[in-house]
Amino acid sequence: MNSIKKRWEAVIAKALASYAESLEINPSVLDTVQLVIQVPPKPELGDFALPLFPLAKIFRKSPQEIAGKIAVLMNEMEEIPAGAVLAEGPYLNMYVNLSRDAERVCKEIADKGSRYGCSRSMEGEKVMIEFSCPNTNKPLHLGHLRNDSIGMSTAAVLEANGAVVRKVNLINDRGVHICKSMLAYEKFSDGATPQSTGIKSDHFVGNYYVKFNTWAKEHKDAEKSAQELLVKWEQNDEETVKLWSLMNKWAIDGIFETYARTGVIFDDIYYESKTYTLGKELVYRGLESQVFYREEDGSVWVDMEEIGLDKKVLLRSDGTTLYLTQDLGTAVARHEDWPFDKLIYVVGSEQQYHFKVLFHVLRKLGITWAENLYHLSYGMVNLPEGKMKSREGTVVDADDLIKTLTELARLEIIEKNRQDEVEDLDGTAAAIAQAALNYYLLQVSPAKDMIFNPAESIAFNGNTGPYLQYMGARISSMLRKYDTLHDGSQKRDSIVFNAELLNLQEEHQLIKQVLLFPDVVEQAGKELNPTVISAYLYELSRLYSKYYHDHQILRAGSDSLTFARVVLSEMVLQVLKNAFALIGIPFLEKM
RNA sequence: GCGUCCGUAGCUCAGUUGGAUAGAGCGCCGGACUUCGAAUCCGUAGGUCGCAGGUUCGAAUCCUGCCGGGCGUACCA
Repeated sequence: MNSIKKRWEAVIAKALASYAESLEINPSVLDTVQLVIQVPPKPELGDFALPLFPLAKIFRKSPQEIAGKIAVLMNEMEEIPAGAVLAEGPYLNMYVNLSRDAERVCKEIADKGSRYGCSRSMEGEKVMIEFSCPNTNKPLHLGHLRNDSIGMSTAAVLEANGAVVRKVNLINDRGVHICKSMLAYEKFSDGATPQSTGIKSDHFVGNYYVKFNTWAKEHKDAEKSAQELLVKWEQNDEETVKLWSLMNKWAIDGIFETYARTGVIFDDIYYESKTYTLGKELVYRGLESQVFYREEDGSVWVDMEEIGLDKKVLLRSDGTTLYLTQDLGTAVARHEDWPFDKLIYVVGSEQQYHFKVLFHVLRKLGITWAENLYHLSYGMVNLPEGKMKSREGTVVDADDLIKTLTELARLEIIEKNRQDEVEDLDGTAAAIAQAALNYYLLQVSPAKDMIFNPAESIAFNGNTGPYLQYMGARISSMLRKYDTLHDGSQKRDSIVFNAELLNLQEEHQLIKQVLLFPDVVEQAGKELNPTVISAYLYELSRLYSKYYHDHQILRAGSDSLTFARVVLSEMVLQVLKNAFALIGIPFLEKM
């Protein structure tokens, strides 16, 4: 699409220059204005448009008059691409004939398949992306699901733009909060295990974290006991470490079961328990070089006055580390393991301050690549009923939600009486649930808080993941039918795809949309924003839906027209698949 | 208080980086299946883009100030 735009730009520039000359104006003044070719608000107004307001001053003519003159000039030019130019008010509107581009992109799609849409805009760039980062004291919740969706999708988008991407997780497996569930287990478990109780292991651990909090309400020294346990842990106390290992394994195993359900995978996993000591060393190093200072009680601090912030603790008076300390160590460990050009942290907006401090402290330590760290911040997920509050038990558990969505999908398949057709009922239901979840979460710009409405997400009509899957399934079904009716593979050799036949307005728009896909992938990468893909995908589906509804494809009237429409449908299907892969929507042949 | 993000239709969200009459979905009301999957499609109604200034030929978009909200501002993570 871009290349078409560029060809038009060149012609426009030439026409403007010759117009300037005819008015005895030096064409170089045209360089001073930025002309942006845009897409008109309505398809009837053409494919591209150029507003001429900025030129009014230069030419001392009204935009309307300029439009008229330029249109005439352009239409007379030999190098004009297939199409026509019309002056409409102060706008220059271009109507493009896309049939040659359609034939070109058809070959390209056949050639590249699942790689169609990929760009080279980030070729070779090494990007590490951190996301998810669960605590090992409780199971994943809805907030993690948004985090995972953004992380997985952003990684896929970067890869599609040629970057070498390494997805990493950081397991938050140490700290005072972990000690709390350990303490409660020691007190209340009576030796119970996930196996003995039949409870999913991360939920099992989470239950003790809840127990600690209720218990702590009536026991003032509870917090202190947890802190003491942390000191024991950092001193490598054998019993403490043993319990810690046991409970962590339970938590992590359970959490990874959930990842398997949502399709979340990592290239590498870091553990804070392994990197925190490096963090400690870094702090000592900073102490020596006097970028940090020690208080009388032994705690270590950094003063951030130079960036307009307050003072911050890096090591507690009892010598134990904090979240920030660990993150210092993790960052350095990562850069040693895999020297990245860029490290993206997908972490909630509530931690903006944390990252400001983290990046600043790393710079203070003289780490040059600190400039290449980026906090991809996203907003909170709320429910239609209001905020999620762990104290009130209104946090949406990830496993529960997935289970609910899957069950709703299963019932819907049965309701539609399609269980025989889909063959794998449970697998299909799970795939639909995943589509519902990822698409809903990736519709809202990351920066914004959002409201997650489970019922709405799984709805089968409207702007939802399942709707998109349905589009893919219908096209697939139709193409299967074409193949059985016409013995498609044989037909393919004897009929030539003639895009000239596709002259319906809907076909024109569909071709345009297909041509646009690589630009969209590039934009999503540049902005680190997967929602760009979602919006594009819905528009493509909507266009095709209407087309499919209003026009016969398999019985288009002639073999060659049918074939042309089938080829267009195949192109749309391939783009659907490719876009699905970028935002975590499983493709289904049948549903 | 300070920092930061946000405020668009009844609800949930887009808005191509400053351009044409601000768009979708849901919900409401009304239409379309002897036709490739109706899990669909089409139409009607619904807006002071939080408010007030400013910059500009032109502002939902940029600037300033208010109002309203979220999140930070821990020897929590």
